[in-house]
Amino acid sequence: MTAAVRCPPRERIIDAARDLFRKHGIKGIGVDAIAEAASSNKMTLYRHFGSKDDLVFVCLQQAASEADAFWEDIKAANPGDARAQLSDWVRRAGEFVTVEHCNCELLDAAAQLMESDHPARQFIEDLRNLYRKRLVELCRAAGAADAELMVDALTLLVEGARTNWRSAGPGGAATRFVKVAEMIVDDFLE
Amino acid sequence: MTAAVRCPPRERIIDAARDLFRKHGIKGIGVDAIAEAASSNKMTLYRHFGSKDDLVFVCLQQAASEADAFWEDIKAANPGDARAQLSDWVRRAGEFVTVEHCNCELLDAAAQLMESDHPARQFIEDLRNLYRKRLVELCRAAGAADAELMVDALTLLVEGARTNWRSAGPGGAATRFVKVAEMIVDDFLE
DNA sequence: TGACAATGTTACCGATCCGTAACATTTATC
DNA sequence: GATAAATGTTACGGATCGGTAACATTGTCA
Repeated sequence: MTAAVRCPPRERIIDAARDLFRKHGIKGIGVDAIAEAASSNKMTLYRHFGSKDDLVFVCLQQAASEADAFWEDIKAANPGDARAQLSDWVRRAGEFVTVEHCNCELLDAAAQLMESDHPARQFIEDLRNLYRKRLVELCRAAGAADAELMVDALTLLVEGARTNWRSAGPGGAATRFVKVAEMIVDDFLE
Repeated sequence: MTAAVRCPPRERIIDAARDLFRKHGIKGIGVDAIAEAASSNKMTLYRHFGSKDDLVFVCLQQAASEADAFWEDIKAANPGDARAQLSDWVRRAGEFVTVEHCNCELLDAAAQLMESDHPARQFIEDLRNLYRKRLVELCRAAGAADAELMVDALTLLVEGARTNWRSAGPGGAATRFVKVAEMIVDDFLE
């Protein structure tokens, strides 16, 4: 389903795992279901990934590298224009946040397994800091007086939109994230 | 621990359940642990509440009635002054959101069991609409031109703060929720 | 074709968890 | 103190889940 059947099982398993983690949560899906969705089986899953936690970690690493590409896209699409990059970030974040098949695994994973001592904790923590640093620099480059507080606002909005979308769906406040975020951006830049 | 040992087991169980649901999530704690924390046992738990889902439902009902009291407090503390009530709402929401022993069970529960067909789904949905309606009216009374969008912003901020606090802790953006929210309020009211 | 690696299949273990049965104990009420 | 209700204790059933063992099958390369 998720991946073409004719690629190595390792990739099929990762794709299926990411899809199912997004849909049901990390603790909400079992390794059997992942293996089956990947048109594979539990044994080959455990031969490639020593444990479910390791599989989660690999999935997050892949999501992180895609997030890097996401960031590079924004810079490439609006070269030298920090303000335009910021607007583009808001627009793309809004797309990701309100789409079922979205790329917010990092946010979700953070909320799901931060309370336990998961091997991916430090990885997520580092990513969180990296993303914040990037966004602060972008806001500063766009002329924000208080870039730190601006990033606080954007962070809360995007995390809230993600949560709200999951629980309230298309009728909730998450669908107005872009509108709200653009307003906040304008407010901070003038 | 949670409640005085000398009150009926039903209350002790509810208190313990709410405490443990907050700390570990609804799916993250078992009925045995709840019964033990209540200085009771699983049998009396199941004699008072037919199932774990029913217990969850009762806990949410109790949290909802406390939320009503929270709302009444705000109105009583700032009689007739919608603007002051709004500031008070922001301040108190900030307290709730960034405290370990907080009253955001409704938000958390919504995020945790909205993806399944839980008996409390409709209850939470109705509460969500009620709280939104109240907040919209308050924003309108305070003079907001676009009260709906203002409530969208506040909703995303408070849900984001709740999520961020759980995953990022005291060092995260959630600790600046009040600052951000006050700024948004000012921005919408002028 | 032969040999070896990768993958698939089945079955199982141990732990956890929701829920119940049967029986013992305490508490309250008359 | 007797009676009945509420509560506590132990054990168990059924289901799910992470993880492993043993063996069969397929694919690859010489």
